[in-house]
Amino acid sequence: MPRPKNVTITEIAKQCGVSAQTVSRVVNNRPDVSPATREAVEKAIANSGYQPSALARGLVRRRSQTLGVIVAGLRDFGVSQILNGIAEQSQAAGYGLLLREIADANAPELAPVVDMLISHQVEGIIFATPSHDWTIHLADEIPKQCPPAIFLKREPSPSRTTIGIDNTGGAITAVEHLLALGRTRIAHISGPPRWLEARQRVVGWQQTLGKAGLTADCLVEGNWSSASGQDAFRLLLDRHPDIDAVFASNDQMALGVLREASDRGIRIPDDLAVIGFDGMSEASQFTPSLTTITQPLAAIGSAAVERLLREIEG
Amino acid sequence: MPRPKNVTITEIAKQCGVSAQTVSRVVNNRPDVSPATREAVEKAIANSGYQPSALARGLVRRRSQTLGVIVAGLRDFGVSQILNGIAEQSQAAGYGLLLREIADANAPELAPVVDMLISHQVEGIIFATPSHDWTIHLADEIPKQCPPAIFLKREPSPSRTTIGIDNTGGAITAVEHLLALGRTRIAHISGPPRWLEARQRVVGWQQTLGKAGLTADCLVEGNWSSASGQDAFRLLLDRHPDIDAVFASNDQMALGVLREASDRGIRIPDDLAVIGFDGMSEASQFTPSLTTITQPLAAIGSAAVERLLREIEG
DNA sequence: ATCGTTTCCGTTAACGTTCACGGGAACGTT
DNA sequence: AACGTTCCCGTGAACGTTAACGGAAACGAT
Repeated sequence: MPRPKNVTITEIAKQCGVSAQTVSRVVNNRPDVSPATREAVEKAIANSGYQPSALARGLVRRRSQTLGVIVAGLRDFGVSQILNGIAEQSQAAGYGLLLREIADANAPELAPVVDMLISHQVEGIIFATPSHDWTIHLADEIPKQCPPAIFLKREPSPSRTTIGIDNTGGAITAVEHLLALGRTRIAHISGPPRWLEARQRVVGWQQTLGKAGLTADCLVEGNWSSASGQDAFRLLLDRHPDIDAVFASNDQMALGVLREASDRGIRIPDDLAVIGFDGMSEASQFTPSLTTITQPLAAIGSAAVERLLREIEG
Repeated sequence: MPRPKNVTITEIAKQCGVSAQTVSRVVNNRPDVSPATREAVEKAIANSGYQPSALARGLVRRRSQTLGVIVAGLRDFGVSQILNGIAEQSQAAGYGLLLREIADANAPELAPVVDMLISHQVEGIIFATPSHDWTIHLADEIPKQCPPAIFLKREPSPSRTTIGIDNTGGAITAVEHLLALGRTRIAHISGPPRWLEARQRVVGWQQTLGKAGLTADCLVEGNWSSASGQDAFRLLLDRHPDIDAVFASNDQMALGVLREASDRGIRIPDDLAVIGFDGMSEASQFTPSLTTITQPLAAIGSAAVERLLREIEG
């Protein structure tokens, strides 16, 4: 069946014997309408299923009531958590969400994506992308006519607003926890160093060990995956057989550690304490259960929206 | 700094000494432009950062090049996977994505959400919502002027297009796998029965056991969470201490089973075989590793987009 | 020279809203 | 009776783009 031509404000107006302007006033809840006509118009609207066109409205008002979101790696646990917060908050504020996903590794993609969002007149853009080096670099190559933007999980930059989780602080908490358990040979499995998150967590680990008078020399890199965590842990055991604790830069790698430990008969937490990072909801159900540094990811998403809206509206 | 008034097609036109129509022709790659003017216009566009307004274009063309997506429970592993597929496919087809999230339990929310999407002139809607009873019911209460829609993970309905994963088939595969291992007392931990997915998986489990000449009487309900899986497994052990296999309706509940089994010293897979459902990527890293029925969730998302576009364009 | 054809481009009108006006009626005030 | 207010409503223009049409120039063919 062919799409029924949409009901317009003019048709409602004709139907009620008033002008389009009056209907507009009713729709937007403006005062200058008599109760009688208001009711009549409302009734006509209700039983015709009329919906004002956001396109036309946005055109004349020069406001689309829409935010753009660029995400990388939706399959990732953290990103969808953040997106969740973004969605909830923006809806609460009456804003729509225009979503674009980019494969997370190559920079040239970004420009056309931003252009697309601009052409849709989004009033702000949230970059929920990881802090690759290229992202940081690219932030300043963004098209001229760009609306206010917020970068999540990014290195603070003079010209751009950023919001992020406290990676260093989280790492400090993690290591302090292990120290409190009496551990002294605390290894770290980090993420790829081109990720800001990974670097910051390494710093937290180093600092805390240093403050405790310990040397931070048991460091291996992973790539965030469980398998890489397992590999890293093997390497770690080869090099430093005497470690008594592992701080992994995310939960999946910690899971790999648990796995390898179990395969080798290393008892947790008796022989080895393990702590992860992110707060995967399943962590407590692992065998043995995994301690993790929980991050308020959804809260970060909604905070980003709030801040962006302040920038837009204020 | 105040938002710089957007460059419009008319300004580009004036700048080049041509009409707006000609610029429009260049932008849309239409033939009727001489190479000389085309180049001039392109240059003017490039260094002014002009972006055609999708709003205005959508208004006059009556096509927004935008799809609406309604998701429930973004934090859920499966949903974000599907959204991933949707995003990729729609971008490939040159369509934007307008995202709305709804809390997954109460129906009245849905109508205004759909209205909002309609007012943004989306050309189609994808419902990536779980198959609650209310969803099924509500599908037919959708506003009159609704564009083509596709329901993911839903019970087939005469009037609505649906795409879903093969729950029954997956369950059959799972149980057959357990049978092939020589197990005969195969229990099932299901999801809440108001979910279609849960019911269909129960059916697959029952059918396959029936066909094998076994009775399907070891059934306990969970609520998808790991903790509920653990509880369910405890109950199961109380009632049927002799079970030798468990088929859990999702991976998280299976994880709960693994956990409880480990706590009780039940060896897996020697004493008990466990199989999950969904294909959580971490499943293989669990201790012990978890067999699971993997679903091509991203593929389902992109299939939904393809089908929706066929409906829209053809 | 006349007549198509082709190539290129401009004009006008729409798309569905809202904004900035202005204006008439009804009412009270001096 | 004249005047200011308030309440309600309509008119015209604009937002930025494209569809439909028409027309001028240039070219070759008769």
